[in-house]
Amino acid sequence: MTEITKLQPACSQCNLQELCLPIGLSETELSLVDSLVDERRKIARGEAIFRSGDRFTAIYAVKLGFFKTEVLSEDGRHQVTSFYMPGEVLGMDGISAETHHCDAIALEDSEVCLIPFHELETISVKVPTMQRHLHRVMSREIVRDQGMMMMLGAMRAEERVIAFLLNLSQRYAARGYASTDFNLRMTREEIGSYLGLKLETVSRTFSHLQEEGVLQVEKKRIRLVDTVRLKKMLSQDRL
Amino acid sequence: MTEITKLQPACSQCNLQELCLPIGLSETELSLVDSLVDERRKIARGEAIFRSGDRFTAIYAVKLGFFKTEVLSEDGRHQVTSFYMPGEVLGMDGISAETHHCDAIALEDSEVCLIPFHELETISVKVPTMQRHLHRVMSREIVRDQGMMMMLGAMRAEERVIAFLLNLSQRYAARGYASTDFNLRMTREEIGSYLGLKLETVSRTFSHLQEEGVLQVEKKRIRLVDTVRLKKMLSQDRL
DNA sequence: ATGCCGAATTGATCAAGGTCAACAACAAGG
DNA sequence: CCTTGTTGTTGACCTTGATCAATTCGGCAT
Repeated sequence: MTEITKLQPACSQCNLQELCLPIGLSETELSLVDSLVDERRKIARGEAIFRSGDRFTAIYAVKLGFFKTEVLSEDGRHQVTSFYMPGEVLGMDGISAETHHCDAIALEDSEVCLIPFHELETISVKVPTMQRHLHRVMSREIVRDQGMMMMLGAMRAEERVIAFLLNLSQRYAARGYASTDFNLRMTREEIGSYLGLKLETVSRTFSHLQEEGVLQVEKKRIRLVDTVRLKKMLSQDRL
Repeated sequence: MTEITKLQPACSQCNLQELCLPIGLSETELSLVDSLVDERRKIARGEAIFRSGDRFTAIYAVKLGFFKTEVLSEDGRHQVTSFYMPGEVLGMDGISAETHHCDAIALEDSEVCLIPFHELETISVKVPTMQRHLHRVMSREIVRDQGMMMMLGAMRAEERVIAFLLNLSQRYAARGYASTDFNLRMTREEIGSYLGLKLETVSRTFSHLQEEGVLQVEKKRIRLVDTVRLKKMLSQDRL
């Protein structure tokens, strides 16, 4: 199911460029990057880019589609740790031990650009802008995880759901997609796992927010009706 | 309160070397590192190395003492996101936006080595081993955070407390300290914040584990009596 | 069509952990 | 010495979200 495509017009042509790459690369630097990212891979819905324990060789930029990452502990427990949309980079968990620590699974038919990591490190040496960019991307992941810990540790169910939706919305906005009207790519169960809640709680919270008139839910279709009030509900709630 | 010490015998002499630095550096490489890390800073208990919003200039290796990092959201909520002991590196949250996103506070009188980040990036270009090491350290932080999310999202109170204690124990062991008999540097409230629990719950759980006979608690003094059973309680609990 | 399966919704009940409160131990400072 | 503040322990009670269960809806294969 995993088809490999070479000879794509690479990064220099890609409309996600400003998300994946540092701004202000020279022509020569861009062509270096083009030679680095020479492979694109299609991942069918439900398939994994990599699984926990797989040898780490590359990081992946989402070109198209949607992914979740999931960690599993010794005793069958598992938890969704992130969702990734186009322009986002995943797989950096593998660097530390040359082995991935989570599964990365496509939530719909997707495409990723494969960035061989050791080559990336090599290029980083020649192109300092690239190195700094890499560090920023990794650091951003750390900051995001901290926010996530904050959410899991300090927020109640309703707040978590709101924070989740607002975060999605903001990321869609950043990509130029509709930010108040979108389709969820994941199930209630996956949302619940991500938020540390049960799927029933997620469902109930959606219903409740709809009754409140701040949200419209119809299956996977979400419409944020009153983002201002949603934001208020986030910050006021647990005063 | 924050006293600065120059002219210390630097990394090449430090007994934490193998925790902070990549193994197998040549003499010349080591001397490069020595020139990089030229400042040590004493931080008194309760003082911050940096605070949220501070401009990011360096990362810090704990030389001695104990730290917590804490994120605070717009609405006065705050949460402990990590504890750091000697040989561990903190501050990498600041890289992404050149600004720190959390407070780093000493839990006891401590000392850190200051590693100017841009200089570190410069040296990384010349010493690939150093670059790879940096990437690993950052990635390790990402993996650790994922584990934390797992804990916050999927474990019950007792499991979280056990996981916390076993993790401390294992880190002490790695440093050659007593791993089954140690003093907690943080309050019950800080533990609770870290684990997404209230301090009363932490206290009750300690008491309960003591009744079970797997643990001895006397104020801050912890003695792990039966680590084997503790590990079992972790994995079996929520079967 | 029909039947089946996965996803979602909703209700009833229950338990884990939060909240509130009283109190003990201990350190710091007058 | 007593006072005051911080930290920790324990109890009684309550709330949030989990659990269990019934039902619906839509897609897909036969």
